[in-house]
Amino acid sequence: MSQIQSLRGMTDLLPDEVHRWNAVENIARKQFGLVGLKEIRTPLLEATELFSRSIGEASDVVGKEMYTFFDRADRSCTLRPEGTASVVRSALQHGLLSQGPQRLWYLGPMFRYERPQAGRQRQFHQLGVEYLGLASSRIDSEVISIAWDLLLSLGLKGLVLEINSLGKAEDRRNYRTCLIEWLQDNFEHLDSDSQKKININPLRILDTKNVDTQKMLKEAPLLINNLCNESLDRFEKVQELLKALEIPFKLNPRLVRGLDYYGHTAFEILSDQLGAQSTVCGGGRYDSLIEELGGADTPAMGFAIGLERLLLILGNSISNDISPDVYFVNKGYQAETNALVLSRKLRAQNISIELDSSGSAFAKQFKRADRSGAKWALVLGDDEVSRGEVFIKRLRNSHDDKSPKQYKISSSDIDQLINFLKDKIKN
RNA sequence: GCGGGCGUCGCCAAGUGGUUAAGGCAGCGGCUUGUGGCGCCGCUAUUCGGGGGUUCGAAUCCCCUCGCUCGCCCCA
Repeated sequence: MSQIQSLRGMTDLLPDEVHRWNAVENIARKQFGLVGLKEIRTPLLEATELFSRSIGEASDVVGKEMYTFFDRADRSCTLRPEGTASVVRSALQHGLLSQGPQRLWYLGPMFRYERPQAGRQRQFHQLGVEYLGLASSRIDSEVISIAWDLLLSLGLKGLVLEINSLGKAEDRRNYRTCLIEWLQDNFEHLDSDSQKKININPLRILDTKNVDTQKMLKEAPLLINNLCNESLDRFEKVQELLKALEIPFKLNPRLVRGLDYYGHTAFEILSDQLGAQSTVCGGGRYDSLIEELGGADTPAMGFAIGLERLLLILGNSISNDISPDVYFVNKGYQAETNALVLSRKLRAQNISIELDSSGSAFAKQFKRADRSGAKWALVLGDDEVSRGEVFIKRLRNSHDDKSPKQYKISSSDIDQLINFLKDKIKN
């Protein structure tokens, strides 16, 4: 087939689904408005170094999944694989943090070069929240509650919130040494993938999907037993607050987030309806990232929701009604001109109109009017023009509706027509 | 990067070596020179993702290739 197609993993959002996306975005905007978050938009393309420094060279995202290329000036550029690094970069670049803590949200496409599968595309969309400059454990629970409440307000059910604490950098270093030791003692029982990861990224072995490895890992030392008292206290406090908020959660001592910048609270929200890619939302605290990117030592916490996965769970349970208020049936030389002019006047009054421009038989136009979902049809033909009228017909009547089915209004009295339609559309 | 499944009209599909490639939905036209949601009639793939091969003959068999899909790795 020589027909040009979209690139692998880059999907079109066709008109029939875009309205579902809009519905989600509208609800998210409203929810975030309630919390007083401010939206930020950053470029899709960034200097490669931003991601290699923030996400971590050893991570798969940087190691093998980035869309990286050289521009005409030989600068290494990368299509953003996630949003946090860009938001932090932007905040630092524009001195946002010197104006106090920032509570931000963003929405947009991200890019990762992977084999597409259910709930995973190469261009995908994330909705994220970042709290910059706020250290309290109350922030951890607030951020988690924002994610949780957004998903609830979208009507999602069967979600599970899992949390863990990754502690301080020092806790992780101690644990790493102790884990590597244990893994090496049990080397021959590990699957080959896990064997390879021992020295590169041993913590990641913890959330392997290999069943046998999972079983034996039950004996492995746990990160939580290697946390210092301060880290432990902090984690306890977060749990207390989640209980106060009545948000159910599950402790998952093997939850390790994939990006290097996370510490202390880490969380994921999972759905049982997603197949292999069950994480809808992931986030956590990243107190060292801002400093690593050249800012002052500043605490931060955030999360990202995968919109494709979200829409997958939502199915058709959400949508915006995209039907026009009125479908304009019109036929005949003068009538077609008048209909065009009249449509424009009505649209200026915020009445949405789909104007039929096919010139086909009235029967056909009514068929289309019916399918458009409009509740009212405006009809203009030679007869109406000669009588100086506009014919209005109600479509899709319910059985118990006894109000008249059709009306005639003088075409010279635009105001009457406008008021009539506005009144009808409201109901 | 590695495995499994699949690829026939815009969509859903029948067809597994033999004359003109079912059917449904959608679209267009008509029955009804001007009134929808139902019904009926007609039209819409020289071609089966692409390329090569086997054969008198291929959508059907073989090879290569491209794409989709599910899973692994990893993540949202």
